[in-house]
Amino acid sequence: MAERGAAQSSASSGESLLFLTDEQLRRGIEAMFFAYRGFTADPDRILENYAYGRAHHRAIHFINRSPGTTVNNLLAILGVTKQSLNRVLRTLVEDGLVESRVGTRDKRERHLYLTDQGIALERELSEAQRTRMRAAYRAAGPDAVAGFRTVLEQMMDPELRHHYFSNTEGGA
Amino acid sequence: MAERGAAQSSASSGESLLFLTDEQLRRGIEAMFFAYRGFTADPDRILENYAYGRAHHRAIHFINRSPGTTVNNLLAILGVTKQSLNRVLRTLVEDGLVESRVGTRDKRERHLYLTDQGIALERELSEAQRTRMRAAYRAAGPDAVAGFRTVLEQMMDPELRHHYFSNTEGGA
DNA sequence: CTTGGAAAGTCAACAAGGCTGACATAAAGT
DNA sequence: ACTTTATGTCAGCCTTGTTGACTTTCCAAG
Repeated sequence: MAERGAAQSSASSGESLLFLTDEQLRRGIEAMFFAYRGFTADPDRILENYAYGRAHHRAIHFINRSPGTTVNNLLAILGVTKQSLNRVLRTLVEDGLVESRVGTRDKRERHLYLTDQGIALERELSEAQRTRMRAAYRAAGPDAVAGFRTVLEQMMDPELRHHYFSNTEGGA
Repeated sequence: MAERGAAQSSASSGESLLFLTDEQLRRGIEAMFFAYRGFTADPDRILENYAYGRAHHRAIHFINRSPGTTVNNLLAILGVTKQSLNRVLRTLVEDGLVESRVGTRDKRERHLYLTDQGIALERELSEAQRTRMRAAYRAAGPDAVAGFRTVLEQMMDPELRHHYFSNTEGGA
């Protein structure tokens, strides 16, 4: 499936065996833009009620996914500066949604956990997001979903892909 | 709430009839997050050289896509306030990348066009983005690409979907 | 034990790009 | 004539990103 031709610009070659025309690619690009907006719309609406933003959502999501993760881990996943993350984390700790425990093995590290309140907000946010995703998956069908995931994973930076999608494929 | 138990958390049944487990959905959600970051990474790097941001990129993209579009059209597509868009548009006009022509039929409207310089930057940006998209498409294969597009379109807000993807399916 | 350096936190300043509100102008519609 | 629409602009605010400088804590190597 790799030898899909050279995908040259626009209509230079009439080969319609190609599906990688600039027009097709442009549609994919716009689809990403609009879909991402839809994807974040529901959580954004909820977050307004709590005076939080997307940055808080991301922190909550990944702490929920990996309870006990360290600040440095989170930094690597989120790809922001520690100052930026710290600002978000501080408010979440102050508000009692996240607990920061000093490490036992290495006391410099802080291990992050959601409190019951944090878990509640995570549920609310992810449930909204899953609902939309579920609807899209249902409407598109299983084959489309597989393709969706495949392309998305190929679109990420390779390092990240290996890190997060190499050993998680066992399930299902 | 709404114990999504219906979705049989994790891999309870080997039957792949079900593909809507919370775990599957979570993976899709994270894939969207990471893929979007990859998707914007290349243009972002280029934009730094010009002291522009994503907002400029979006304006340039949609003006290129629909030359002569009005400010109001752009506002509707981008989903931002006119003040926000105006700030971006002003710098692009000042810098000679976008031309704003008073409408002939309705002189209140401004019709937007990319200048040669604007076209050049658009090419640079979209070429970078297409390159990544093309690579992902090639690695994933045609069937995956179809599924990718289908799911993304389902994930957008319905109104937008109808507006932008109903009559553009003719090609290919 | 001392010291180097990593991990974490903090303060300050700044920028992009969202937002609201208020207001101005020209042109179109009624 | 009056209202509405399209656009532009000023001012101010917020979130979330950035850099730089600095401190505290603490593991580990000398």
